[in-house]
Amino acid sequence: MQVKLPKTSIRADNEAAILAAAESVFAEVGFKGATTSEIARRAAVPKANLHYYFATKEELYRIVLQRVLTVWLSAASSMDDNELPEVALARYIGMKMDLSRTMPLGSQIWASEIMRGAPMIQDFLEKTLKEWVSDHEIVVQRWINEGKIHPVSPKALFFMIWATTQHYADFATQISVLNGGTPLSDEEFEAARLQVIEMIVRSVVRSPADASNSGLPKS
Amino acid sequence: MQVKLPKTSIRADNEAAILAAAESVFAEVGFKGATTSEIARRAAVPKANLHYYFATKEELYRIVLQRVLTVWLSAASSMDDNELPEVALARYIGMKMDLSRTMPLGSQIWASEIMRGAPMIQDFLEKTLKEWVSDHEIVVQRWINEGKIHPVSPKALFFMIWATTQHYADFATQISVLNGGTPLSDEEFEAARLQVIEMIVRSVVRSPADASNSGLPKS
DNA sequence: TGACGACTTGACCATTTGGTCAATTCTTGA
DNA sequence: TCAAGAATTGACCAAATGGTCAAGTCGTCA
Repeated sequence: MQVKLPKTSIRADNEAAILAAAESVFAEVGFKGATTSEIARRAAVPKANLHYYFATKEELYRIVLQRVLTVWLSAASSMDDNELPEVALARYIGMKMDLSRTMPLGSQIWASEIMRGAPMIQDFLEKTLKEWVSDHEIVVQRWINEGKIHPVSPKALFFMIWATTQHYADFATQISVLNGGTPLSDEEFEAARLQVIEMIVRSVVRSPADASNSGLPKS
Repeated sequence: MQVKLPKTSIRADNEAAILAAAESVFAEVGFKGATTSEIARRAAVPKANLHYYFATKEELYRIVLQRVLTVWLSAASSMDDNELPEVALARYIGMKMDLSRTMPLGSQIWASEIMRGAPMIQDFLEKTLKEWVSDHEIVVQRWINEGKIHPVSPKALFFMIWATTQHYADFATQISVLNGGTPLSDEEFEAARLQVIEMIVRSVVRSPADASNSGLPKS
């Protein structure tokens, strides 16, 4: 239950190495496809040692999943009310893009968990996520009522944001290929980030005066 | 090589049943996670019979993948030039939404193939997909030059379209939960389809006159 | 320094895996 | 009708799998 406190640094180090290895393997081949020996190999420990720290593959998976949810949730908390929609949306989308950049494996694990029917996070979906959605639907609805954004289905907007931002994590391989065989550089990613923000904001914000930065007045 | 001609209807029937079962299993647990016995079970044939029709799991996977690519490509061909961007985009996005509705498993298989590094479709990505992208980047660029749409990165636009439309296939479980526990009805999906088209079109199209259908003049 | 718990690991095990095979039962066309 | 090919399938196999265990080594604290 309690998994904090420095512990011996040996334990901490090994657990960290194993969890990192597990994250990458689960991200690549999903829960069923992952093997404890491959995880052990990548963590550079004997398989028996892995089972010393994590009794079963399922426990390991559960912990990896837990961490993903934790980080994601803390970032997703933003998108506050009483800000201009373009500001709140830009911040939220930007954060999600950052997550895709810094924690792509988490996004991938989430995706495969959903694709296999989310057997392990049913609770999370039905409580935390559902709650987040209803809370923020209200915010979006208020923006609509105040005439600040076009009347759109809040859920459809959330889906577009999630899908587009997570695409940069989940489909990194495909993006690499289309980028000439190399992953996006920091500059390229930053450009994509701005582009995504700009497009999504424009997709909902009501704007005679364009939402773009370089506001040259229309002809 | 040739996989047409009626063959005996026995062969055709069995192959179809096995391929359908394979599609659903691969979609759920990916290539590595799939087992031939589970596929055989869902196809209601003994495992030995499955191997009579498809020698190896890899061959079966390859064929399933092939069919996904074929269907997807034929639908993706649209988005012609010399149409208004809002028309061409709307048709393309609409088609992709329809694909997500009618062939969600294909989308999911594609996603897991990409996530594990696309070892089996490297060729397809580097030839066919890359070509499609460069061809259509030109179209988008022309729209930009003609002042019909905002200056956006064509690739970022494609990614947003792919991500958002495929989200309705890949994350159907999550969408179900947020929809109250039941999958989207035909009406709900149709509404989502229109919503997605509307948002994405608005995200790029330059429009003093709003792109929405119900053209009530702005106040 | 020594004892005790934390850590390590090779060998092992039952089960599952992808795949084979030979014996058998259909189907079908001449 | 009957022979030849097509289809079926239970039994089987070697390899890989998740997991165990006992015999050790190491770290640390009194």
